[in-house]
Amino acid sequence: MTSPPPPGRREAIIQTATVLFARDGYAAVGMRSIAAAVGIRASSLYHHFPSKVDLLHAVCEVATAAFISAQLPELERPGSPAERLGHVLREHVLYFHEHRLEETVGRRELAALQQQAPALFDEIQATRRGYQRALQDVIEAGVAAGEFDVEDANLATLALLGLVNSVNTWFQEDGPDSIEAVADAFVAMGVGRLLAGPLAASPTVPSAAAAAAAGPVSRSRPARGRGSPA
Amino acid sequence: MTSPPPPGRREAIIQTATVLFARDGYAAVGMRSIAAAVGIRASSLYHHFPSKVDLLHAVCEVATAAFISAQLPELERPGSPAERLGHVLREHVLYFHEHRLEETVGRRELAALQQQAPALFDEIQATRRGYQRALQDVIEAGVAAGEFDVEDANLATLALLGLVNSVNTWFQEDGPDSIEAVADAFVAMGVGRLLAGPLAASPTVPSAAAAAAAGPVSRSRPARGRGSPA
DNA sequence: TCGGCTTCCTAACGAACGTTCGATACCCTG
DNA sequence: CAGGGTATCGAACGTTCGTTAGGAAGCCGA
Repeated sequence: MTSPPPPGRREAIIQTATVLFARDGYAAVGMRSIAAAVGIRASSLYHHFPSKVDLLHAVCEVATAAFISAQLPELERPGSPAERLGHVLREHVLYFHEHRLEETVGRRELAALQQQAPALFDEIQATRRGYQRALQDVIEAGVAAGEFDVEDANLATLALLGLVNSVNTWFQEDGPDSIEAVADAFVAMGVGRLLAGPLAASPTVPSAAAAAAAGPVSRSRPARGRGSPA
Repeated sequence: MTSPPPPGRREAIIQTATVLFARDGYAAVGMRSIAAAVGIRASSLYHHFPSKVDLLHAVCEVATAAFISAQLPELERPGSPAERLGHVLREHVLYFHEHRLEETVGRRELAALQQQAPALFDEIQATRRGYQRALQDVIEAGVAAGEFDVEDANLATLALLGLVNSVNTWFQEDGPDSIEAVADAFVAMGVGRLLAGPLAASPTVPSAAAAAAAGPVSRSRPARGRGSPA
């Protein structure tokens, strides 16, 4: 009765669960719903994951690992701190948009994982902190190089992450701007202005941010409105 | 058996539900848990709210109304656009911290409300958009007055909201800075730098942001680390 | 004192929950 | 062709879910 051996059943389950968790929330999605969307029965899920919370962990772990392994190499590129930071933050925005379902789960349901499986949560949290730490290192390098004027590198890192992470809460595909244009604009605001303060004139913030700022951002004043955070 | 007439039963239920929803999520909290925390039985809840989703709506509505009625008057104060914007954003950060449980629910569970009761969701969403619109008006006034150098006021508004809203995701009471210091720092970064670009020298960004920037922000480099977003 | 209103109760409804069990069909190795 | 492993199934477990029904206790105005 089981005609095909599973090509990537485990991965298919994770992918399906990601979509459902992102849409309805972890607690509101039943094992039977996930199984039905995959095309099997609920009991069969337990041959791939020992429990529901382990499935959530797998979803979060895969999402985190994919993000980190995509982003960290971008920080190793050559260039000034401002160029490297601008580049990685631009990729950050684009990645968060492309994988917005995974990141929605990773954000909204990490609390559930923390309560129900603290060990699994800590492991994921440590990975994310590594990324934050790497960003802060680049900022501090930029300060040392005179490119940035930052009082508190840790606060500046958190501000930048707040900036780029917020895009997913309001961006809509059919809005006035492409995600690339938004990414460019946010990098220009974050790196070109927030980090390089009024003290730094244009020459000290070179190509990356400058090019982004000159990019195709909302040429004609957009038709009002992109959605709302609060 | 019911000794006291309820002094503010309805309000007590909303408050209790807020705490539980914020901690465990709407879907993971049962009516029996809420009732037990209030000190009554689950069926008694239905004399105050017709259903669970109406209770969620009440939580979100009260939280939204309180936030808006606290913040909008702050925008009516006298002063330059930069002063008014800096002040309201500072209060925004402080309010979000003080009422972080309500805002957690308002943020995390608004999606659940949207799916299960679109009409109630729209009503709340409209209120929040009014706040965003009011912020954008002040930014545009600042551009007209030459205080701000902003390409796209809508994008700048969203960037500022992303900035201030993100504080709640990592701030911890026992961290290196007080919430007031963080609010000052974020206002300085957001208004003093992000909006007032490299073109604007110090004189065009007057007292509010400047005073905030000079505020007591992390005098001795903080002992590394405040938590992690992603 | 009476009747109604409000508030809470106990009890129960059917449905859905996460999970376990034992059996069955397929596949690969010997 | 035998045998073990893998993946799935149907059925059922005890529990919890949101919600409803009907009744009892207190209050208040008539």
